[in-house]
Parts: sequence; C-alpha cells; structure tokens
Amino acid sequence: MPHTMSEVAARAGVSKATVSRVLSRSHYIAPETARRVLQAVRELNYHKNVHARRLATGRSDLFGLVISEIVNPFFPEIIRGFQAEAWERGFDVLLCNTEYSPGRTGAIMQKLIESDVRGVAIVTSSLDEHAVDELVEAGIGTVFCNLGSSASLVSNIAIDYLRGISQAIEHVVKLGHRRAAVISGPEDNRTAIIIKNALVSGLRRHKMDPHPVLSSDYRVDAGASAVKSVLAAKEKPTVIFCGSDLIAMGAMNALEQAGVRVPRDMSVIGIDDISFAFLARPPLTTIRVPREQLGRIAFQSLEKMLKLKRHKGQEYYLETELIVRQSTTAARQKSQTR
Amino acid sequence: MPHTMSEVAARAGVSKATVSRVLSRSHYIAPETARRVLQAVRELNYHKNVHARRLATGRSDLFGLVISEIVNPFFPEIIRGFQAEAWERGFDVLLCNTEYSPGRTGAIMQKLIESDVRGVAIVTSSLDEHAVDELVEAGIGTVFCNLGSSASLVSNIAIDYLRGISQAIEHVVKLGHRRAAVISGPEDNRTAIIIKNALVSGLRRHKMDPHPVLSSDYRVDAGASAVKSVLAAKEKPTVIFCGSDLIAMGAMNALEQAGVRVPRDMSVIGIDDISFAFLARPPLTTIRVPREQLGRIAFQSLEKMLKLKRHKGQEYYLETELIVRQSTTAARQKSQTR
DNA sequence: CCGATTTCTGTAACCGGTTTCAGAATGCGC
DNA sequence: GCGCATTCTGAAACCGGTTACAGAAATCGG
Repeated sequence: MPHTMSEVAARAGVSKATVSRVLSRSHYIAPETARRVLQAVRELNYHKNVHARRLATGRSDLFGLVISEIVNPFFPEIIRGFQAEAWERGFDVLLCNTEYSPGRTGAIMQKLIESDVRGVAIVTSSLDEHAVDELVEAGIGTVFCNLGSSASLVSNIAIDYLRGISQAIEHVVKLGHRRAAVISGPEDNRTAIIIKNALVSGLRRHKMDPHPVLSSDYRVDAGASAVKSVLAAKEKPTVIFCGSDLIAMGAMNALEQAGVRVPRDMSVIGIDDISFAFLARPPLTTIRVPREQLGRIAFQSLEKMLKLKRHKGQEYYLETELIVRQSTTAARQKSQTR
Repeated sequence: MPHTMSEVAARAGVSKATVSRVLSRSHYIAPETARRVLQAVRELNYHKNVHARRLATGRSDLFGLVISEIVNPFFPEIIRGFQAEAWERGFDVLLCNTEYSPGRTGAIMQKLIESDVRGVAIVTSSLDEHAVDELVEAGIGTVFCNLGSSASLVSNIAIDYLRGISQAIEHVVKLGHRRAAVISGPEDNRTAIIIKNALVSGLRRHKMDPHPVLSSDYRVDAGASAVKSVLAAKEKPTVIFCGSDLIAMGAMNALEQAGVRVPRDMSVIGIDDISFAFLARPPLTTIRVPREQLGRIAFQSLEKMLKLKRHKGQEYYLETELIVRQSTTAARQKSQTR
C-alpha cells in the first residue's frame, strides 16, 4: 500500500535512480531536481522500504542482542546502552530473549542468521558457548560476556569481579566479621560459578572459610529459601554474600521475617547494583557492575571487530566496585550473639 | 557471504523455484527431490534471507512496540507479553524507546514505516496522539493505551484504574484514615492525569479532600522530594496515594529518612505492582496493573484488527485490583499525632 | 573555439527470494 | 492407444530499492 520510489520518480518527472541519489545524497544532483524530488516525497509522504534497501546493498544495519529474560532487572541497562550506541550510528537492534529454553535458543540463532545481522552480543551466560558456532560459521561477529577467550569473529568482555569482591571482603573484615556465608547463583551459569569461586577463595585468603556455600537461582524467592538453610546452621554467619542483588533482596526479606534484623544481626552484600538496590530497606551494600557501559562496550567491540580485516576478536575488561550502603555494619560481639 | 538459494539449487541439481517450494512446503514435490534439496541445505548450512523474503512477499512479519524507556520497571512485563504472543505466531518485534525525546519519536515513526511493520503498539502515554497520524496514513494499524477512543486502524486499551482505586480507597477508609495526600505522575502524561483525577474524585466521594495533591515525574527520587512538601504541611495526611510504585518507593525512603515510620506513622499506596513492590520494606500495598496481559492483548488486538476487512479499531478493557501488603495499616489516633 | 573535465541524469543489471505460468512426465479410465 | 487429470519442475517476472555504466550538458583551460 505504501508508495514506491518509482511513483515518486514519476511525479517528479525523473528516474528512479535520481530519486535514490537525492535521498541518499550521494552523487552530483542539480539543486532544482533535488527540490522537485523532495517535494514529491513530501506530497506522497514517501518512506523508503528498509527491506529493499538491505537487499540491494547487501548490508543489513542490524545487530542482535541476546539476553535471557527481559524481566530480570539485570538486563534493562545493558539493553539501553547497546541500543543507544547502535542508534547513534544508524543501526538497529534485534532483541532476543532465550527465556532459558534451549529450543528457543536454536530458533533465535536461526532468526539472527536469516536477518543477516552484522554482529551479535550475547550477554546471558546461561548459554552454551557452542550455540554460536553457527553464527561464526555464517561469518557473523559475536561478543560474549565472561567467556574467557577470544578468537576470530569472537570477542569477549570479562567482568572483573575480583576487584569489587576484594573491596567487599576487606570491607567486612574491617567491620570485624569472621564468619561468612555465600548464596551464589545457579550452578549452570558461567558467571555465577566465577563469582562463587572468587568469593570463596577471597574469603579463604582472609582466613574465613565461608559456610555454608549454597546455590540458588536468580529468581527472588530462591534467595529466601536459601536463607533458611543458613539460619539452620549451628555456627551462624554474621554476613551473607549473595550472588546477585535479587538474591540479596530475597534473603533480606526472609531474614526479616525470621526475626533477624539487617544489618544489626546480619550483614548482607549483593552483586550488580540494580536500580532497586538503593531502594531496598535497608539500602543494599553491593558490588556494582557497570551494565550500561557493558552494553555500550559490547556494541563498540562488535563494530571494531567487523572493521578489522581479519575480524580478529579481542578481550575487554570491565571493572566492578563496592558500593557501601546500609545493609552492612560492624559484626555483633560474640557475647551478644544468642 | 552467506549462501544463497541459487547455490543450494545448483548443488541439488534443481531450480531456485523448486528449492523455494521445498522450504516453504507449498507445492507438490517429489520426495526424492525434497531429500536432495534438504541435504544440500544442510551441507551448506543455508538459511534464507529474511529481507529478500519480506520484499518478495510484500508482507513483513514485523510488529512495532513503542515504550518510553526500557529502564522503567513498568515496561519489561509488557514487552515480554507482547513478544511472547508475537513469537508464538511467527512474528518479530521491533522495540523502540522514545526516551521521552520528541526528536527520537519522529525518527521512530520513520523507522517503523520504513520497516513496513504490520502494526504498532504504543504503550507509553507520554506520546502525543498525533504522533501516529503518519502511521495511520501509511495504513499501519496501531493500538494505544488509555487514549480513550478507537477509530479506523486505531484500537485502544483502557486500563480501568477506577476499580482498583475504589478498592484502595475503601481499604484505607476502613482502616480509619481521614486525611490523604496524592503524589501523582507527571502533568504531561495522559495516564497520570487519569489516575490523579480518579484518586481525587474517589476520595472526595468519601468526604476526604486530598491535600496536598502534587505532581512528580516517574523517576524514583522525585517521589522523595514530593514527600518533603507533604511533611511540611500543617495538617499532615495519614496516608499517601502515589501515582506509581516507583514514586511510592521513593516516598517511603524519604519518609523513613525523615523519621516517619511506614506504615505506623504513615500509610503508603502505590500503583502498578512492579516486581519489586513486594520486596520493598515494608512490602508495598499497591494497585496491580496486569502488564504482561496488557502486552498480550496489545498484540492480539492488532492481529484482530488487521484481519478485519475495514480495519476497524476496537476498545479493550483491563481490570486493576488492590493488592494489600504491609505499607498500609490503621490510622494513628489523633491523640497520638504530635 | 575546441578538447577535456566536471556535473547531471537515465538505462539496466542486480540483490535473494516468491509466485505465476506453462510444459513435461506420469497415471488413469475407457 | 488416446485424452485427461494429476504431479512435478523450470523459466521468467516481480518485489523496491542501489549502483555501474554510459551518455548528454555545462564548464573550463589554453
């Protein structure tokens, strides 16, 4: 139903090619001709068809962004950063959520290839690394998050949790804590494992053997149920390190309900610094992951890689840092513990 | 760089047309031919190009979804619902955020038309209704949220705030509250105005003249600053109705910092029931807006409208309901007020 | 004033699919 | 053995743009 370039050409009394040139302002064009064409465009309210352009040029001005689920508050800022960066350069974003379903993942890869995207950023780490072999084979650049190695057509953004975690541990040590528990993310998530290991080894280095060390998934109520196990232990910890803010908030909720006051009776530390962390009561001490920047870097890395002759992948690093709020405080004295 | 249909055809020793038919399983095809073609497809790891298909068929299997900003926790569930519905039917979603910028809005409309989307759902109500005249003119179906009227090619989903708000007012009246304040959303937002008016008139009906009635924007800290004005009033309210959960959470934070305990000293009610409402401390009493369903209905309405011969728009209704949690409790007795 | 360059425009091929049309091969009834 | 329906395949047009190529007109240098 929409008008075509030929109609515009007819109305302006020129050829299709001339219209194309006026609109993409490439070639030499007589000012008078341009005027007539633009007027015809306006009169017909003409817009050129993206699909035809993509087909003709062979380039797709599309980038894919794969996340696990939009509802997880970890992702919105990443999306924002990625999309902003893409828009600024005239590119579009195809957003895909796996919803943690392998079947869907296959369909997504299919879709990305069919759409002829230039590059894909995969910021969910519950995705098997071989899921993208197809992409690479199709010559599509990809960037991962916390994969640990780059290759041809594959870049990697390593989030340096170590720094933030060290700061957090020093923070609690300074506050006099000696017994810590860990509630990490799911076992099948690369990033969750990295975080858990960093926490455990970091604590050991400070002569604190964390106990218990539990796994949870990223849904809020999972943090709550893990807390029950923590409270059931004989030797209770005085601080709980959580694998994400969502877990931490669930944990705080459960603690409160069990009559354990945060931070007076128990300190809690999260990871991510999602937007609600500072609205939690008490405001959550957490390790900030610069997510909007992660999104931006993801896009930039793709663009850079695709410019390179050999499409060589690269490693990027992203720092984390401790944000101290009010869910952590000095450990209670032994005598006060019941 | 990816393989084309002709290459597959060559390898299978058939024509392009046959390959197309095998892949879209339309016509009669000899089983043996199909086998050969499918094998060639597998060997070459061939995927057909979406843009070429869209161009050839003239139909775009794309729907647009316009929101204001991805970071606002009001939207994720809507996106999820809309996308899920689209995926189930083999359609794709083009997600656009206005970021509240009019310039961006124009560019988005342009992009939607160029992409030849079949329909567009606009679920941000800080968008001028004429912004879509272009869409309608291009023959693209649209569905609005809280616009108040449907027309040809334009449907509308009316969120019935009245029901939830009535329940909420009855709830606080029953708890003995007599003085209420209102912190509504921004003045330039249709939905915010609707909510504010519903609150004010509803309260008046119960002989409670709300005071003060303030406007805030949807950013969290705005709720906080509005609270200061509320506390500065001579005659302090005992309950604050907030135009969104975000405002409510900001308000609760500010109240707490001012030494006002929620709900003991002041009850707070939000709107939306975002996922964090129940993680707030205290868990927030709020009016639930079924957002995932909103997304689903938005898509269904578009599909239905486009099937109709005359593309006649329709009105849809969505119920809201009060969710009682712990940010509301009985009003303090006058004597206890300082 | 003429040839060379620059500026401008049109023709036609092409991108990678879908679809119409026609033709070939096969099976069937009589 | 012939006509007809059914099944299968290919040639070619088409979708709506971009772009290589060529040719015409205008400008310029000498």
